[in-house]
Amino acid sequence: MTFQAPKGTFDWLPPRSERVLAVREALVQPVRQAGYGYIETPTFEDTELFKRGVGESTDVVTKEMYTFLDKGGRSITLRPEGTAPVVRAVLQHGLHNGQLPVKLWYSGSQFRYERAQKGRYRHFWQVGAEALGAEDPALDAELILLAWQGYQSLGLRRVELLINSLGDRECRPAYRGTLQEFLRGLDLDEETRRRIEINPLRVLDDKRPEVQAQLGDAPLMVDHLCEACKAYHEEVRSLLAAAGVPYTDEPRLVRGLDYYTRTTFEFVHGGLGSQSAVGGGGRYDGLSELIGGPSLPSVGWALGVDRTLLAMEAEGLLDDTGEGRVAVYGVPLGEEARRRMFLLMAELRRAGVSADMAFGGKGLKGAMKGADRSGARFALILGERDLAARAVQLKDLTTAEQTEVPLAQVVEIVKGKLS
RNA sequence: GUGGGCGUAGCUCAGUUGGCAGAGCGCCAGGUUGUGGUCCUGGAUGUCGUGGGUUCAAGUCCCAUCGCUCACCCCA
Repeated sequence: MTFQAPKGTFDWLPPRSERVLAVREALVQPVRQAGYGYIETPTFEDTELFKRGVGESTDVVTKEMYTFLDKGGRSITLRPEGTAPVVRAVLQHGLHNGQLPVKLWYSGSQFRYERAQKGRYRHFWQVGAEALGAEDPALDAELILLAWQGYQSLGLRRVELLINSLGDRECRPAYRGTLQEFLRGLDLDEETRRRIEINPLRVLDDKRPEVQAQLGDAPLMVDHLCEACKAYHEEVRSLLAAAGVPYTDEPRLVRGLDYYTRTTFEFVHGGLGSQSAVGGGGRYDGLSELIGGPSLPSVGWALGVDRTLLAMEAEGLLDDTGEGRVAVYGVPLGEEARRRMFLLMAELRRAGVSADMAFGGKGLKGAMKGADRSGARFALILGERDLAARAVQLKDLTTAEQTEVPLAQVVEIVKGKLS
């Protein structure tokens, strides 16, 4: 082997790659049905967008970004997440000057420079949805419900929804101080102590047992929410309950991006190895202002496409890759037959019948083998004898029954048999 | 960035106290000169990750290095 995919990346190959398309399609379908419009933004952005948007204190920005200088000396970063670019595009094009909320969805690659492990790669795929410019608990609940429906439609049964509220600029600062005071009294390593000063909430999310053991009495945001945040959170929870979406309150859920306020949530699954989140999101009322825009209270999520596939695999939903690639397979014998078969394939496809044929001058036996492996229902065998008779042999590969049909009618006949 | 495990055929892997490079699956061909799957027979494919060392002799032992993988951390 001369080259391989860069560290931390991988290729999607058939037949699994087809499932990736299906997963994206399924996750997106509910969102489209709810009036979200498709947006595509560049794969790379001005580095500053992520520094300001995602937050200087986050791991994503401090150590996980693919950043480089382009030939014009600009600092460019491959997007590590999709929300900041969407907000940037909305502001740039003034989409928020129309009716609110602006509802958008996207699907694409994200990049983070991390040590790869199961479910975590340097290049990964997300489907995302964002609703910008409205502060309404029903919008938070709608998004959560749409994601939930996406997972359900894929047959996933072991996806769990965790929710929390991170408060807002009214109540979070005071809580933050209280939490810092508590954390400073604990026995923690140096890096974690540093984190107490920069982003104390994330210490709560530390999964190391020696850290968790000390957090039993830690003050929680839920107990320090202001009246407005409390009411908002209650309403989101009540709407979810009314819609029949099961959820678990997780007061330690913090998430790693700085822009989240109030509602945060994560969809977790136990089948991904040590990674558990298959999707997550929350409200980000301050993000627009962080990157120079007006107040634009918004909520959104991103669902990991490759992680969703792992979850499906863990639930045994990927097993039968059964269906054939094509419905009909052409077996030409000789030069003249190959030319005619080439045209016949085109006719079949034009008529809406998927078709493939044997290439490379294979003998009959080899070509029939190809027919078998293609998963085709029918083989069309065409040799000199058939050409002379202006006919083709139509073989049903499931019953081995073979009939001769006129070349002029084969497309119609095959179409009829397949319907 | 830190730690564990693993690198042998296209794939999954065996290879004993150091002694001729192996199996299964897949692929190709034939059994059947115009018929697939099942079956039978035969065939091809290896810088044993790479470099160095020890030894009469290294896939096997030692050192280094690269890669993969799992986990920590973090997140989708």
